[in-house]
Amino acid sequence: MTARKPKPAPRPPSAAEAVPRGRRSTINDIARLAGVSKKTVSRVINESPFVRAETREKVREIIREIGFTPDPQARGLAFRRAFLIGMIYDNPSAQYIVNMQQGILDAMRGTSFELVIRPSDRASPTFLEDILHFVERQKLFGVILPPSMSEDERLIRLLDEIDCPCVRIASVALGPRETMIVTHDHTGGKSAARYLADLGHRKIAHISGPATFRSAHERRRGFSEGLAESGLKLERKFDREAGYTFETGYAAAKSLLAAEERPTAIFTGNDEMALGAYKAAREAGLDIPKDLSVVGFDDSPLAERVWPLLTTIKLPIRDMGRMAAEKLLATQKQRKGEPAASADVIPTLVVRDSATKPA
Amino acid sequence: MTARKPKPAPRPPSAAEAVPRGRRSTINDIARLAGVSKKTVSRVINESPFVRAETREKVREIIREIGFTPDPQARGLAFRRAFLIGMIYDNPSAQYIVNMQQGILDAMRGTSFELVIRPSDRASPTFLEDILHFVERQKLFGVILPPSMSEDERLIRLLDEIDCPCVRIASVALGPRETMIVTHDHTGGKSAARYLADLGHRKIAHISGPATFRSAHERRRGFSEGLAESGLKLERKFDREAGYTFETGYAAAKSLLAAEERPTAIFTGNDEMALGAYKAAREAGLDIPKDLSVVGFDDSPLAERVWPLLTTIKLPIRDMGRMAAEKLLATQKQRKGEPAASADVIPTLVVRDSATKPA
DNA sequence: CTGAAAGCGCTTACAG
DNA sequence: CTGAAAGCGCTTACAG
Repeated sequence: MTARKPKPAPRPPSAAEAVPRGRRSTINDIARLAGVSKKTVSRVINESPFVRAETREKVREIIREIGFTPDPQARGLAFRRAFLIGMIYDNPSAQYIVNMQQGILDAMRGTSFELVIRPSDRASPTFLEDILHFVERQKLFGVILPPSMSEDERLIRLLDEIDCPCVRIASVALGPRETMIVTHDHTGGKSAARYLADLGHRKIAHISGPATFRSAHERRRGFSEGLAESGLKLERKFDREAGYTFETGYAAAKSLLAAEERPTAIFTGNDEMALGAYKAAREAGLDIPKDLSVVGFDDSPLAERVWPLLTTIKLPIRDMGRMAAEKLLATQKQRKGEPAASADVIPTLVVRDSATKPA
Repeated sequence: MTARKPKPAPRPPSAAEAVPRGRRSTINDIARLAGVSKKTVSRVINESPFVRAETREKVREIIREIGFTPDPQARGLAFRRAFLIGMIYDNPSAQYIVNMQQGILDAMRGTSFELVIRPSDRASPTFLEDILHFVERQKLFGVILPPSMSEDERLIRLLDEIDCPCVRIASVALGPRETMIVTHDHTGGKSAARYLADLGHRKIAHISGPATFRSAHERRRGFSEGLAESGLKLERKFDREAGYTFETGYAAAKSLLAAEERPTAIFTGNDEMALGAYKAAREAGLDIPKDLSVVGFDDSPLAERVWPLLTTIKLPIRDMGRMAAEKLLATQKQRKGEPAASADVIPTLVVRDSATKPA
């Protein structure tokens, strides 16, 4: 038996050294070091008010010194709820998704929560079943639903039944304020109408998103109202429904530009479709903005990559993600009468080069 | 006391009914129903060979009937490892990120793993520390690293030290085959060179990505080699380094086009920079492709949105994500001599409208 | 305000 | 091939 190497000369002992190396420290280590029970440590971690201030401070001190963080898995098992937040989405725009993920993560920074993502297809026959399994198996703390997931009432009902908190992001208030981020797309549509009307356009067309998206309806409604304010009307022949995609936007614009009476301006329900309109205009030999003004919606990065730079309506997507996550996290510690976090966001016009006075 | 409602007429009893409703069934329910110990159920779940075939079948039958899935949290706690896979990234392209996430999720479908995402900044002073906390606290099963995370040797070393499996996606083999998806960007660069040389171009420029990205180097190297095959050379005056962004691509192209001797074609290290070249060409009054041919790299969705449609080199990003996740999952059950999954991906030329014969 | 016991739903040694 | 005991790292009742 070789004798153990003698320990190096003793340095002043610190709590950090009292924990075996190579093993993550646990609540038991903290309890031992602080001379309290693990239950008390647990109380400190969970911010229970039933701990003497002095005790709490001592425990906190040790926790800080050791750099202890409770194991989310063990905590979750005992809580019967995981420290995971799900994002369930079907939005086709990659930039939208990534920005929103960023925003959600902004809000989660410093917490012990993590983000689990779940692209899903509402049209799948096993859609609800899949979500059910996902949420139940992972015991998600809650979920965030951007459009059009946020508009699926079957989904909302399901989540409600299994008691899974959710925050919905949608163009109008579809539920109670504590569970909604409202983006007021209607206002954005109105801005677009005002802008084009003020430039002097009279023959103004609209290419809207699919009827299955609430936002498509809201943008169109706001646009109509905005025109009305200027004594204009969204005429039937200038009113097209498309699918929020480049191809459908192109097709709709093409048919608009091929008609006897051509619009001098088009407002599209999103930027993708605006680029479709670019293509149709080019093919028709029309110059943007000289012969045709175009205004989009979203302010996707595309808007600054194309020529001419696209004038569009911007939604602060990252902020929306952050706000949604904040709301979700707030549901756990809804302190006495603390007012619910802000729930509203307003789209704003970003003027670039794709719209001007009519010829 | 009101009497309980009499039970409806008894139906043939099934295992499903033997489990209390409103509570998720556990391994104990299965054990009881199958008349075995929970340990045996656990063996079946974990595909241990030490279970009699008959016993295994019986247990499986019950599991199927009940629709039981083990609690990943409890399993993780006992395993000392979570059923979570992390994706750590800093790639600025949203489409790249979303596609790769999709691919990873493709591979995870049907498993009990979930994907946790982590955008990170390699330049942050707390970068390594943050990752360390993230991986250790969540006890991640493993991580997937796209470029340029995959190229960070400090990160690789750290993950190795804490025993966290990782799969790296990179343009060249930076580590053992079981831990790599190799994208051979070099080959893509070569294709671009061949294509432009075959069209008859002789004055061909390159705008590369930043030196901090291995892919930038590889694409440039392949391009150089491809030119050499046609007896051409990447001349110094036609060789520019930029930053993989629209703005830096624009600036580089502008300087190329302002020079005394102008190139007739430009190969850019990615699509973003190609669009920068579009802008520079437009400003210089040059028509693409008549006066200037442009070839990009990535085949981002932008490539089909702009005009003219961008000829570019495509990487199957979603497949790469899927392959990486498959590799990571394979590390757990690397059966006897089972050959490691394929690790290679080849970029391919997608011909559209932005390149043609020189004038 | 504080703690000892039991439990969350699994798996890892250890026996047999 | 199978099982009873102990444990993963926390929290929830329940006492005091």
